Amino acid sequence: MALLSVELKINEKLYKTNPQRTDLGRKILQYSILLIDELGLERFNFKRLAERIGSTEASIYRYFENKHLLLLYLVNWYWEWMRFRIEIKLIDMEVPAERLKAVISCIVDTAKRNTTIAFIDEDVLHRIVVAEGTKAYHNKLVDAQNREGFFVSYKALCEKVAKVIQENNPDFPYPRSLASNLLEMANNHIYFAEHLPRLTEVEAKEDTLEQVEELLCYFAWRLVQPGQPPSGASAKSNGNVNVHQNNGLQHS
Amino acid sequence: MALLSVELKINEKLYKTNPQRTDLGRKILQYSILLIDELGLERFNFKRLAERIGSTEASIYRYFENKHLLLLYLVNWYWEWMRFRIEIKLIDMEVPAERLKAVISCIVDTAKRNTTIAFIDEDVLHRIVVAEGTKAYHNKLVDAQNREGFFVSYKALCEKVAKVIQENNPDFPYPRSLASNLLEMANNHIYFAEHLPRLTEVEAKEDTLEQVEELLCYFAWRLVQPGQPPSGASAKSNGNVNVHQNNGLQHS
DNA sequence: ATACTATAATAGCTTTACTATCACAAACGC
DNA sequence: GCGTTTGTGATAGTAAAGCTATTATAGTAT
Repeated sequence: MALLSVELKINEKLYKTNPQRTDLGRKILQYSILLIDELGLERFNFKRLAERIGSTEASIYRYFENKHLLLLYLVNWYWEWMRFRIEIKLIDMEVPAERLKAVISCIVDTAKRNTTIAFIDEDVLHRIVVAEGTKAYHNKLVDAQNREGFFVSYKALCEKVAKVIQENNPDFPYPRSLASNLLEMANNHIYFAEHLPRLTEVEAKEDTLEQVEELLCYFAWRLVQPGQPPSGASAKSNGNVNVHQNNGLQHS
Repeated sequence: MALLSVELKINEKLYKTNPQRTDLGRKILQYSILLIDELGLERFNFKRLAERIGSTEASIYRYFENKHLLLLYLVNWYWEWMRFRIEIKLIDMEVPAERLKAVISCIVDTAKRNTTIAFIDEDVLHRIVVAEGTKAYHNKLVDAQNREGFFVSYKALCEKVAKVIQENNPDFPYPRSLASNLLEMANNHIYFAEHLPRLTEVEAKEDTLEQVEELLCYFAWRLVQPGQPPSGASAKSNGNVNVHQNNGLQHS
């Protein structure tokens, strides 16, 4: 795929000036990705970004109100990009199982550098999404931001995945839940493998992404498979466990 | 269960002075929970907390180095508490399926107020863990903090859950991944149901927690069930999708 | 030639995060 | 009892982060 000039549509309320349209704007996107990856979101700020770019704090504030909206912009870009890649990959695929497999492959390897949107380093952006992505919606402003439409891309992406899940089994009761879970799991297990390896079987090696892909496939197939209604699922819960017993855990 | 005086063991490096041992310390725990819930982690700070308690910023800094370590302390307390509740509930339960069901029930309803550790409001703490929990390990210091043992409680919890999973199917290839996923899913879907409902089938009603419990049970049973090796899972991926096609998505 | 746009340069203000110092009272060691 | 440690409050101050305002200027569009 040769140098492709894509401008993904991002919610206009996320920025004050469209950063994809000017030199400085594109530099902001490009270098904010590198700097957030380097410093982490908390130490990252517009002053440092300005220094790195060779511009000024005030100039950057003309594009984004604050660093959280900039993060949200980047994450939205990522979601839109993944959705775009999924749509393209699914064209002319008809076997539901293959389509689901293809979706999972996109979810995981949107990481792998495979296009050239000049100013976005997708590998690094992926690392940011893995490490900081959840902060995009874990804050007190979610509801207000949701009303502004800042999460439509994520919801659309989730819905797309959910639909492919339903193609595989129209009776599956949790298509959206599984969809969002696959999206979250992908990020979590990449992060765990690297930083908290005891939380996952995925190992941090060259083939981490392939392992995650296998993990997601395994989960998805097992869950989506028609048959076995959740009969065993109603094992009677024992509400009368004796909670007064001392089992040796520390307490004083 | 009558007024039970439990002191959960929390990693000593998380605090400068043990907050469970003094009046001010317990007030810090009690009111930080309320304030973080009220303001969110970003707006929360030690100055406001001091005002609320009727103490001073400097005094609070004598207990915790900064608000992130305080959060980590609270989250650790939650993890320890959940593990304690699981251990107790599992005593005298022997049927693997019932044990797994019991574990899931603990994962979800550690929320429900059911004990009286005087100064910890578990309902509110649960909301914090749901809303801010992932921030405990999503930062540039994870690796250093992990070396200090700040996540042993979470890893132990995960391992406990993984063991119960393995009791149900010793051949299940992803016990830890499923365990951490169940823990994360519980929080995510409670959060989604309330703030981003299109990402889940769980609805925000009085019985949200029961719905989440059902969801987790459904996932767990389906996955843990012996049999069907992931045969269909290897549906050959189509690496040669024609990515040049224009499918109508916006680009310029 | 004029008006508009994007940016740089500079300054300043408020809040957050954190440290330091001193003083005082209760509890504790002997 | 006296001295010491421990917990707290009071006050002050510094550095960084977060954000706004003002002015000047170069390039572009009309």
